[in-house]
Order: sequence, then C-alpha cells, then structure tokens
Amino acid sequence: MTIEFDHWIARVEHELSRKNQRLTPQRRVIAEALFHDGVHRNVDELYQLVRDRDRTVGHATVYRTMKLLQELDLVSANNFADGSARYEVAGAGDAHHDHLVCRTCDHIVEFEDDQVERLQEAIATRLGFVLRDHRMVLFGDCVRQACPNRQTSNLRRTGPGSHATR
Amino acid sequence: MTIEFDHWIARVEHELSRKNQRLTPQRRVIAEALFHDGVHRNVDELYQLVRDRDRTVGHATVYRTMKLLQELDLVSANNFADGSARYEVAGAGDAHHDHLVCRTCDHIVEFEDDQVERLQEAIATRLGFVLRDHRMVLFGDCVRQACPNRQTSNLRRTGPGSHATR
DNA sequence: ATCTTTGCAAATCCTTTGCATCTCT
DNA sequence: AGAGATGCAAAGGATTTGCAAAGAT
Repeated sequence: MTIEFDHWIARVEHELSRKNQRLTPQRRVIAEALFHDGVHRNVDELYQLVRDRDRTVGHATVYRTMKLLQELDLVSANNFADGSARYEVAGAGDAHHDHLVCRTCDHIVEFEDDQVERLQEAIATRLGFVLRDHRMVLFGDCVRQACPNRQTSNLRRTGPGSHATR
Repeated sequence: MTIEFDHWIARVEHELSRKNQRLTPQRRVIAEALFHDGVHRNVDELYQLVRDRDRTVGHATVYRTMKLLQELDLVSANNFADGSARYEVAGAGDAHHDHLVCRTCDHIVEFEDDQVERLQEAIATRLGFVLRDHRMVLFGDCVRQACPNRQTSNLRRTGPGSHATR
C-alpha cells in the first residue's frame, strides 16, 4: 500500500523529470490526492481534496496538472454521464479497462474484457481503420441494496429512453 | 427518399402531438435540416443550415428543439472527439449502431455488431447490472486516399498516446 | 384567456489562458 | 539570469435559462 504509493510518486517524478519538469509541492499534493482518494474524481472534486491539505493550490493548477499527467500517460480521463472529465491513475503497462455505470446511483464498476477488445480490433480492420483507441461505457441499473433504484419499480424493461452523451 | 422524408416529418409531428406539443415552423425547418443534411452535425452547424432557410430561428431554439427531439427518441446524440454533441435521426425500432472515427480527418463510419451487443449484455449481467444503454466509439487512422494521415508516416504503432475523453 | 414557443441576452458550467509574480538551478 | 510554475482573474466554448413578446387553441 505504502510501497505502491511511493512507487507512484516515484513514477510521477521520473516522468516529469524526463521532460525537465518538476514535482512541485502542488503537483505532489495533487498526485497524492489522486492516489489516495481520487478515483473517478473530476477536477473540482480533486481541487476540494487538495485544498484540505494545501490551501494555496489554485483551480488552474489542478487543471494544468491533470492535463500534464495525462500527456505523460500517468492518468487517464473518462467522461461518464456529466460533462466533466473524471480521472484515474493509469497503471504502467496495465491492461485497458472499461466502465459500467449505474444510471441511478452513479456507482462505477471497472472491467476488462479481452473478447471485446478483439472484436473492436476486428471491426476496425474490417472497416479499413487501424484502431488506436476506444471509449466504451455501459449504463445500467445496479442491483445493490444501497441503490435508490431498488426502492422503486425496477421492472420496466422500457426505461426512460437512452440519452447517453454527456 | 421523399417518402422517407414525409414519414420522418409525420413521425416528428406525431410524437410531438402525443405530448401536446406543436410542430412549429422553426421545429419543422430544424427537422428538415436534420434529415437532409444533418448527420453528425452539432448544434452550431445545424443552426447554420437552418439559418439558410429561415433567418429568424435563434440559437436557443435549436438547442431546445434538439433536447426535445432527444426526449422523444427521435434523435440520438453522440460525443466524438470535440466537446459538442452531434446528432442523428434515430430510426424507429432501428438496431443500435456505434461509430468509428478517424483521428485525423474525422471521417465517421457507422457499424452494427450483434456480437458486441451480446457481450456487453453478458458483461453487465455478470457484474450485477441490468444493461440499459451504452456508448462506444472507436478511434483510429483510416486508410482513405483523401485522409491527410496517409500523406505522413503511418507507420508508428506507438502513436501519440490515447487521450479520448472529450 | 391560456398554454406553448420563441428570440434575445444573461447566466452557468467546465476548461483554458494571459500575465505578473515566484521558485528553482 | 533563465526556464519552469503558480495564482488570480479574465476569457472561451457549449449549453441552459429568465423573461417579455408572439402564436396557437
């Protein structure tokens, strides 16, 4: 746990230095928040977390840092339902994973599926593309007791239309 | 072609009337533009198309109309690379399709794949969700002669990172 | 009369930028 | 000194909303 964390910080520092950039106190605090409590947080939520530790960090710095970490492939961004980007630490050499989001409680489950990846590759090839990247998010109703969705009628197969865009 | 168009307008009118809403001149012009030249256009592009026909239509009306048509399941929205929503007529009872977008020239190809749909369903079920909707966009490099991408080195397997979010 | 729509401008939300000020080296 | 970073406030782009005027029933 702590070892993993140290490794993460070391990775950040290393990738930054490769581009002659520094692991400043602000960036360090952001990277810490990101690791400890930052899964699928958007910039504003990260900003709040960071502010608890360091009142001097500005909004813009969080944006700039997230952009930077993305460019260094240290974090990856997702867009689920709302309009904001949500980040997660990108494991070095990790397999790609996708997300399944509950429409009601926003609970997020990550999953990996080789079959999907292979299919996507095949589809792209068939259509004359070299596949470089993809984005896939599944939306559904989860069955957790805690989900408010369980309290109400969970029976309609014909739910309220599918408006998945932002 | 014209028959299809008439059918589309009739559908729009019907769905609107079911909710006590009218097919106003503005909405009609928007629906026309959408049908004739509106595939994967965003609001601003639609606005331009519409203005060619009717100078009095306002920006807000296009936004409001698209939102309305979405709620009526008459159009569906997608987010490809840029931050804006791009629309397409949603065929009544049509099979769902997904998109493959060229990173270089933004050329969009639509495809349907039952296998993918089935897999998604299986994954959701396995993880304790009732699948309601999904969003999938593949990004790649297309091989069309016209694509600027073909002019340059198309050889790097390790392209410029994968930052697909907005 | 009443309920729906509209255009306009102002407001909102997320994100980026300009700029003067620091901080390291 | 000189490049890299930061905070703040202003700017940007996409979308929504308040409001008074216009339309339809």
